[in-house]
Amino acid sequence: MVLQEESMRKGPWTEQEDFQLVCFVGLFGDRRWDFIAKVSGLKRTGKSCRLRWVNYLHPGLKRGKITPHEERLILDLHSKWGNRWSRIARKLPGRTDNEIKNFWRTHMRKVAKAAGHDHVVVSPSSSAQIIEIGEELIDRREEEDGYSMDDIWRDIDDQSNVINQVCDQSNFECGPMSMPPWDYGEYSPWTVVEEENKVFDYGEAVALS
DNA sequence: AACCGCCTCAACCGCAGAAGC
DNA sequence: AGCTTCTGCGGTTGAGGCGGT
Repeated sequence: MVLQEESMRKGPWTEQEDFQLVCFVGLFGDRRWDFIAKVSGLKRTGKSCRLRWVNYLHPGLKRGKITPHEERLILDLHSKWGNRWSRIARKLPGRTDNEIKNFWRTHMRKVAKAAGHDHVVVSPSSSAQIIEIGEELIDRREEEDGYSMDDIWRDIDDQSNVINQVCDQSNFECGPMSMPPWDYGEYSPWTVVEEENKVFDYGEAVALS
């Protein structure tokens, strides 16, 4: 709908919007983004909601700088797979494709500068593309095995549980799988989700779809 | 203190493939 | 089978922060 498109909000998300999105993802899961966009009352597209969730609000996300170990992994995987950021991201639990993409751009700019090739266009190397063809078999196997985003997030959650336990024991102030950076005190979106689950009329919301 | 350039990162866009009807 | 809608991916952009001069 053109009229709907025109009334859609763009630009940075507010805390209120984040809060709403987290609540509704808690209720309906992180799948039906157009539906969530509609029932939540957010003037955002489903696409925008998904992006916000995946890149910023998902509790399994790791925040902070890319570690040297992650950096090595990214360089290694990029040499194998080229610019397949989502695939690379799967090998780095808690990191998003966007984050890795951004890191790579920064990294390549630094490298180009150091080599005195400011004009170099950042693109997958040809060797990476050749290797990529060989990797297609592995690709297909992974696809046949049905390694979905759910599985990926499950992996992340599993790892985050282990890491958080270690962090708790080490008395770290903030675990690697921290919540989004804003502070709601005791009444976080996640506690609201729990509350909402008790009282929300699911049938009513479904009827809206 | 003001300006400038660089860096980072959140968010948008277009496209392709999947799913649903 | 073909059309429409939804989802996910990769590329790109722009705002804001930060350090240097």
